[in-house]
Amino acid sequence: MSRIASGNTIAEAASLIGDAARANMLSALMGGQALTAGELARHAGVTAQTTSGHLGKLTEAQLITVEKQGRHRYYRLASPDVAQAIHALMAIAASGPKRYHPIGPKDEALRLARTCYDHMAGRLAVALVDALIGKSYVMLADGAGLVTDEGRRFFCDFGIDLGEVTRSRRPLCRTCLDWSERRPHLAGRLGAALLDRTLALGWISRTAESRALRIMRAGEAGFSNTFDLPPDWRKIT
Amino acid sequence: MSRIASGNTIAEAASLIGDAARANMLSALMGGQALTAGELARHAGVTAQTTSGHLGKLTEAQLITVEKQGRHRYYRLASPDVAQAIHALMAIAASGPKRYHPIGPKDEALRLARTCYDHMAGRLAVALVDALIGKSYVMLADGAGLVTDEGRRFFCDFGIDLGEVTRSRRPLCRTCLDWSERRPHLAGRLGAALLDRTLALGWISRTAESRALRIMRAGEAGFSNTFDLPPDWRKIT
DNA sequence: AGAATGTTTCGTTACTGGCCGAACTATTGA
DNA sequence: TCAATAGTTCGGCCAGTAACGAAACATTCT
Repeated sequence: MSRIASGNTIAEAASLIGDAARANMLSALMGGQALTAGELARHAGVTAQTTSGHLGKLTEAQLITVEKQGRHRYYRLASPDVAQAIHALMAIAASGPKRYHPIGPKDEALRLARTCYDHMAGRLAVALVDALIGKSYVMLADGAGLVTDEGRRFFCDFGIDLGEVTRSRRPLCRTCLDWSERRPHLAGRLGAALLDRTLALGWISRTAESRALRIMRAGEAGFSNTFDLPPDWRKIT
Repeated sequence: MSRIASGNTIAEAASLIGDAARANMLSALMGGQALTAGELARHAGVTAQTTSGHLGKLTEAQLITVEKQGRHRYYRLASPDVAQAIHALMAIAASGPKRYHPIGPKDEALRLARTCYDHMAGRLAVALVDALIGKSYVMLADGAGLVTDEGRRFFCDFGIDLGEVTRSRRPLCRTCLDWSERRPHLAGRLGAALLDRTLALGWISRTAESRALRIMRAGEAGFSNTFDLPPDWRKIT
């Protein structure tokens, strides 16, 4: 009865995500990087033909966008909204009925540090936000985040200018529930800037075929010193 | 490859929502009230048998919960996480490729004021949050919300005690993007409390078969006076 | 030019999953 | 006890769609 813009059309969006192959592709794109059709095919575990069809549908529905470059086609998530939706689905999938699910070594790397669309997630991200709160650089008043004046200065020193972004539509500091740690970590513009900056500093680096982040030697020291992480931050909480 | 807890299982969750009938049921449950199987069947526009099957699946996946009461079964969303996910899907569905979509009179009522899981949405909700920001009772610093000390006192006078909820897991003040207004409105505990309180005051009342809220005579005056709404708040922005 | 790689289109097949009719169980009320 | 209402289970029908092979198109490299 009360159909309006919701009812029917959310089903279309959801069923688009609700296919194993497409879900795998979208999950891969949650890494934040643009991927080619071939890479996505490998991620999804289906042939190139099948992938092409899927990507066509996702593009038409504006869940992803394409960019032609030579003989490659680079796909990426169309908007933070899409990332948000996939994220929310991850959350309810993780909290659903528990099922046998072995943890492999690759999983372990993902749990330690990975990208989540455009910011960090995993134990590193959770440890960072804890440290930032401890130093009163950010406040997570019941889940909503704000940067303090002290924090602004700190981030400025660290090479992240927050001054210009005050009046942006995009949340400066959002929280994002970590599906592996079940705790919030930093998202929003600040989260994205933090990822960019630490990548630029060479503290972390992206890995080839996975969303996992590698923590470099410079990062080991950098994170610990700059953010005062506790020595046992790698421990599972 | 990098399957972990995500890839596969988000597809299950999404495909569960990705059916027109089930999506309609879930949308109906976004009203926040528990509904019987029969009511949900009418919302979805399918027979009782079909509905039963759908509800079974949704329950098993823990997207909704059941409560037996006499010969009725009351269904409700299992958690705020689920509401969040559906909400996110509504957002991307609304921002997708535009399509012919007539606006009926019932839609108009929904756009004016409705429930969104456990808080208000629509033009009323947007007008309220604007007013609260104008009076410096809440701050929506780039999308993340905080209640000021002044605001705490105001809400306390209004009959909403925010003192006790300081250290709760649930965000006190979250924003939730309004799909009809395309602007944020109040969610979280504050949003929920505001809905409860104004319902208790008789300013608004739920309607029978829809998520629309009726604004009562007492509410007309109450909202305008207490929150200083502009006289033209019903106007489309 | 010819070969190799990346991607799409077409046509076919096979399967999943939604839907309903009919029959069955449970609760309430006369 | 019988009738009415709410909900579930079973079985069969049907449509939508994901999958792949084959072949075409596009781009780059040699």
